[in-house]
Amino acid sequence: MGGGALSPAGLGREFFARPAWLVAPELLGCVLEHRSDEGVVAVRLVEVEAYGGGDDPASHAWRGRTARNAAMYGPPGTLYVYFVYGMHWCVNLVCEEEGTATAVLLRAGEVVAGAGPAARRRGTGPPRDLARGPARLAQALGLDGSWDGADLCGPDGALAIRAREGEPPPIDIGPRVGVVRAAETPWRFWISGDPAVSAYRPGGRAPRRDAGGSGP
DNA sequence: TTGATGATTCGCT
DNA sequence: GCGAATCATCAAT
Repeated sequence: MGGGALSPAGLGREFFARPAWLVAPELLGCVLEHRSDEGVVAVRLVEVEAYGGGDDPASHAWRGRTARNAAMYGPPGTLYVYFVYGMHWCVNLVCEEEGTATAVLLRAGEVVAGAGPAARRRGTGPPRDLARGPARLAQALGLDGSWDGADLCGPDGALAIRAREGEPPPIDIGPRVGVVRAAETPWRFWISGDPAVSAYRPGGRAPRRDAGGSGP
């Protein structure tokens, strides 16, 4: 990509028009930026997870299209924002062609600009925890349900994502956090050793019990 | 209409 | 380390 431009190129729709498990690792190191009246907040992505469509038991699209996951079926570059646990918002970026319903969950990032506005929204806490976790990341950026279905590649300039600069970061791969079904599918990607990566937590209330040998 | 669950976070012991 | 907070969504009745 020939680009000597002062500002890094934004990721186009073609970038997202590929399988989520392929897009996810390439999102690491990219910067998501939100401009609002509160100011500009930018987050460098350090942890993401890929989710498939109807054939991924862990995906919201597993049981087909509903009112909630409708945005997941939109064109690549669409935002899918959902409400969970009665109090938290999580942000996804839709991948592949329209109707496929695959997406990448933004799990954690490092606030590289606008730490002031971000901290004001988040409340007290260590700076490195500002966007450490999917709900924290959404809150730090000021994203909620009103952004569900928004177009990241569209004319609205309030939200934009910039390509990674420099060489690819070292990446680790592992199972997704907090999912019960397809718990072993290694579709979680993070930057090796980055302090802003969230802690791994196995699927909620179905810990597999192995015969013998639990604990030290 | 009712009941259970969830791609989480925070606070307390 | 463990449980509460808190409510939209979905499947079953």
